[in-house]
Formats: sequence, C-alpha cells, structure tokens
Amino acid sequence: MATIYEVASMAGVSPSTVSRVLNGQNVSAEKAKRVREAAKALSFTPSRIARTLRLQTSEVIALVIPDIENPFFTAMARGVEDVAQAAGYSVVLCNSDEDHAKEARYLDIAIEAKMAGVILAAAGDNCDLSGLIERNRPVVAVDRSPHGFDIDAVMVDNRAGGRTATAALQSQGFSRIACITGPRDVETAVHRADGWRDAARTTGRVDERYLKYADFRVDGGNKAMRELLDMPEPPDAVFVANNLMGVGALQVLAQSGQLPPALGVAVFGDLPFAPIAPMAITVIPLPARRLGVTAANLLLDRINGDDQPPRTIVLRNQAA
Amino acid sequence: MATIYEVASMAGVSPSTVSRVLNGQNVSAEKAKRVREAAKALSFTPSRIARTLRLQTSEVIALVIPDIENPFFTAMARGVEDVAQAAGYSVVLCNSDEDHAKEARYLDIAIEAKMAGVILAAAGDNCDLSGLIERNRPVVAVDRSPHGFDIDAVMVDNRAGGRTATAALQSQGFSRIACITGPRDVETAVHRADGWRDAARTTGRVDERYLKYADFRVDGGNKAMRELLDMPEPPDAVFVANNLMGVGALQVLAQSGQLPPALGVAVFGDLPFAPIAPMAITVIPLPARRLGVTAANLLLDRINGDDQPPRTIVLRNQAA
DNA sequence: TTGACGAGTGAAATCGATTTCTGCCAGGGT
DNA sequence: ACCCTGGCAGAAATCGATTTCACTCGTCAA
Repeated sequence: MATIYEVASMAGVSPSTVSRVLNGQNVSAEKAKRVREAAKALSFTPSRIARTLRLQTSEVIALVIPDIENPFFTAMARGVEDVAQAAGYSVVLCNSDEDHAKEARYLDIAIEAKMAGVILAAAGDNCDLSGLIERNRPVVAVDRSPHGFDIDAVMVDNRAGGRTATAALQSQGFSRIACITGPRDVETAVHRADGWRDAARTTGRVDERYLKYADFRVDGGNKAMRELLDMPEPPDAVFVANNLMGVGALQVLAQSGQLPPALGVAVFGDLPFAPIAPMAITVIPLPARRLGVTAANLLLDRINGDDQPPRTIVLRNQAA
Repeated sequence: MATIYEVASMAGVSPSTVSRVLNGQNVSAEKAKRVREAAKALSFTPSRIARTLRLQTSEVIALVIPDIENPFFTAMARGVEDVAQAAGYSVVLCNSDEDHAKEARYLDIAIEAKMAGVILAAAGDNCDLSGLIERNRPVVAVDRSPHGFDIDAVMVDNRAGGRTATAALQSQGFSRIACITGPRDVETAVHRADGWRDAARTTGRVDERYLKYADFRVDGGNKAMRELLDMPEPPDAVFVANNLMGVGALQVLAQSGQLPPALGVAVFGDLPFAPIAPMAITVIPLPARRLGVTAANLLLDRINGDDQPPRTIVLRNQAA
C-alpha cells in the first residue's frame, strides 16, 4: 500500500502538496499533473484510517436494526444504503438482535470509529444516546423513537394503522377481535395496540384479555396465537402488530384449520414473501424502503451541518 | 473522549505505562491500580482508529453478501456474527446487491480499513481477490467460490442437491421437469442445474429448452416460470434452484391455478417464512446458519495464523 | 519605489495508540 | 567490591494523512 510520502517523493514534491492535490486546493498545474501521475503509477489510495484519525470523522454511517432476519428492516436497510452510497457514504449494518447490551456496544463502536452518524431502530425505548449526542454525532431514529432524547425521527402512524386494521376486521363482521403486539417497552408496539383499543371501543368495551404482548418474531406470534385459541372463549379474529408475528400466527391457524376467513386476520406490515395471494388477510402495508430513504436523507442533512430543531416525520400508510 | 495522555497525566505516569496496563504487560501493581482508576474516572476507551493505524489491523471482519433481502444470507450472517462476536470481533455487513462493482468497492474498503479478514459470498465467479491476497488478508468464500484463487471455501453440495430435488419430482411421477436456476456466471447456479441434468438423464434425454437462467430473485423466478408456462408443451414440474425464485414461481402458479400437486415443484433452499405448511412442495433444506458459523471459524483460524493449505468444506444437505 | 496582498509550497505539528530504545535500580553471583 | 541480569518506566519514534505556519515570489495599487 503506497503512502502519501512515496507519492510525494516520486513526484518530487512535499506530502502537503500531494494532499492538496487530492483535496482540490490550489496547486500549480505542473505539480498537480506530476502528483496525479505518481499516484496512478503507485496505485495510491489514501488510508482512511489515517485520514479518520486526523479529521476525527469518517464517511461511514451506522445503521442499527433490531432484527436482520426481518424483511421489513432489510428493506429499510436497502433504502438507507441507496441514499448513502449515492452521497459517497458507506453503510455498516449492525444487528442488535433486540438486545439492549448489543445495541449499546454498537453505539459505542459508532462513536469511537468516528462514524459520521447513526440511524437507529432501537431495541427498546430506553436506550442511551447521550454519548452520541455529547459528541455531536447526528442520530436519526427510525420506526421507533427512544424516550428522553429530542432527535430527528421517521415513523409511521402506528395508532392509525392499528385502528384501520381493526376496523377492517369489524367491517368484515368480526366482533371478538384479539391483538398480538410487540414488547411493552417498544413504543411502536404500544401504539399499535392503542389503535386496536380505539377501534374496539367504538363497538363496545375493550377486553384486555385479548391483548397479548409478544416479541415481534415468528415464535412470539406463534405462541401468542396458541394462547388465544386456548382461551375459554377464543377470539373470532386477530390483529397482529407486525409481519413476523403474522407469519407465526398464520402457522398456528393453518395447523388448526382455522385459516381466514374462518378466523379474521389483519396484519400490520407486509407479509414477507407470501407466495400465495393473501387470501382474505387484511394487510396494512408499510413503506419500509421509504422509511430508510427518508431517514438517510435526514441524517445526511444533519451531517452537512443542518441544525434546525429536530423533526419527526410521519409517513402515511398507503392504506386508507 | 478521553485520550491515553489524559489518563496518563491523571495517574501520574507516562502514556507508555497506560498502554502497558491496558495490554497486560509488566507494570508494578501500584501504578497499574492508579491507571485503572484514572481510566475509569475518565471513562476512557482507547481509540480504535489510532490503534488500527499503529497496528495496521483491526478486530473487524467484513461479510460481503449478494442480497441482504434474501433470508438465506441473513441467516448465514447471523451464524457469522455469533461466532465473530464471541471471539471479540465485530462484523460489518456489506450488501453487494449482485453487483460486481459494488462488491469490488467493498473489498477495497475492507483492505484499506485494515479489516482482519473477509467472508465473501461472491456476486460472480470472476471477482478479483488479488488485493486482499497480496496484503495477506485472509478470505473465506462461502456458498460460491471465485475462480482462480486458491482459498478456503465453505459450500453445500449443489449438484447432489439438484439431483435429489429432481429425483424427488420424478418419483412423484412427473416427467417433463423444467429447471429455473441462477445466473450463468455463478458456479452455484450452474452446479444445481448440473444436478438437474444428471437426474433428467437417467430417465431419458435432457431438454435444454426447459432450462431457464434467471437471477436468484423473486422477479426472476416469476418471469422464468411464466415463460415456462407459455411454452407450446409446458413442463409438468419444475425444479427451482433457490428460495426466492421459488417464491416467484409459486406466485405465478398460484395465479394460474396450477399449485402443487397439479404441477410439481421442488425448491433448493428453505422457503422463507412459509406460513402455510409447504403443501406438496419438495424442499431441499440448506444449513444457512451453519454455513456462516463454519466460515467464521475458518476465518478466525486464519486470522490467528493458521497457514495450512486452503480447505474446501462441503456441508451435507440434511435431506437424504 | 515601496508596501500590501495573495498564490504556491515545504517543514513541522497533529490526531492517539503502540513499541522500540534507553536508563535506572535492585538483586545475585564471583 | 564489581559486573551482569532483569524488571520497570519514560522519551521518542511510528503509523499516514491533514493543516497550520512561515516563507518566497510576483503583482498591483499608492
């Protein structure tokens, strides 16, 4: 790996001049040409490490997501990636695995690898962003927004979505509608359940026994659905608050022969890789990719010095 | 961010001594204690950047995959991640998007970010690993092995899998069995098709018109399946060489009302998130996670100085 | 003609950790 | 009493880029 010193000596100039050529500062045409030739001859690439050490920042942004096996988050990642790449930034993807400790570790890494910024889909509401904020590193929350920090966020309208989904089941004639949502300490989960409650209230009282907190994964949905079916008076429909739990719930229903429309099902978020046309399932589609794109643009603005007060952008669900 | 100099001055010792304490070298107990206290008081974390610049290596490994939206690769990523984390390495996930240029870019980044090693599921057979190899950075190929470089590889037996899948369709009584495989320049795709040919040959001649090269994605499988159905004499069964194309093909079959067992389907690789029990579909399961675990272990061996000649490990498919 | 200004350039400092290189001191052998 | 060895610790060099500082020339205006 050639260094800037070798280029300098080959071109017969000082390292400073080489650096200036590389960064487009004032250098005489003659020397600039010699430097460029030398750089090409030695196939020189400046060391990012050295550059980062000197500049205390690097053209890398971290994207921290809670579940890399969830297509919702990978679609989001694609959105982030496309925008970042186009702006000359690399994205490193960090999988926190819904684990607060892992997440904290990754945030630390982002800090001290001097990354330019972080896009975070938090594992829970109580995550500590103080390190990043103290050091003035921009953070954008996406899908879930941590408590106690006033930062940019890109969200979907979870409550409205929950309401819409539940209302759809009601209009299909179901009345005992259960809800399977995510962990209590994830805002997104709570809001979706709130939407369910809103809708349920319009037709009568809300039966909280029909509300199950699970873990946003296939197994969680599976288990919760089984518990619901085992109740003395099982629900006649269910609103599932994310895609993977939807898969889990449908597995159970398929096994017990109660697939929709026998039992009503509404899912918040697109069912991943559904080969079969979603038979009688209500799906609230989520703009996953657009969430990523928007977050990335917001972050890039901040990186480029935008310092207006934090914004929260709520993307409309496409469904009515 | 506290530096080693601040810690040194707080503890009343030299920076060298601080470094020695941190790296477990001989330091008197008294000073070691003072250093540790100072480090804690300042909540000091050594700068990886500076460390990497000095040591010319970092505890990060790159995992380059061709499609982050394919659950096969994300499952593999989980395997890599778990092993790497346990060994104190961070994993950065790079999505090459089946694009040779992007892939090359990421390999460059890996080189000059001084990453400890690379695990690569290549976008095609002709990728240039010379940079990494010249610089003595270990590389492990996984799922697909690039031509012309003698490196460690972890593979599945693609040809045998293709044979098994096709044979299963034959034993179900199908005779005009088509094959949808991946791009021509991906070894994995070619081998799976070879397996199909092997099996087809046993019962007669191989009709190459029934072989479609697609792109390992949902849309590719979708399009290929449609073309097959539009043939004057359409196949009565199809072997699809990866999970996502399987989804695409099944979408088409669902639309045209020819779901299995009307038309035989065998898929190489687990169907992602199949909520419904795989009705009459033959699936060749793939040990995705184990592939990642094995590759990571191989890479860690190399990083730790293992220099025996390159190995190729072929994992058996679980199916008979 | 002189002073000011600006463009161009190299020397040297800087980022923060690691690693020689050296020197000091104590203990053991002759 | 003297030399040698070995443990400990600080000063300084190192990794490779960027940037400040200082200096040299011209050029232009007064």
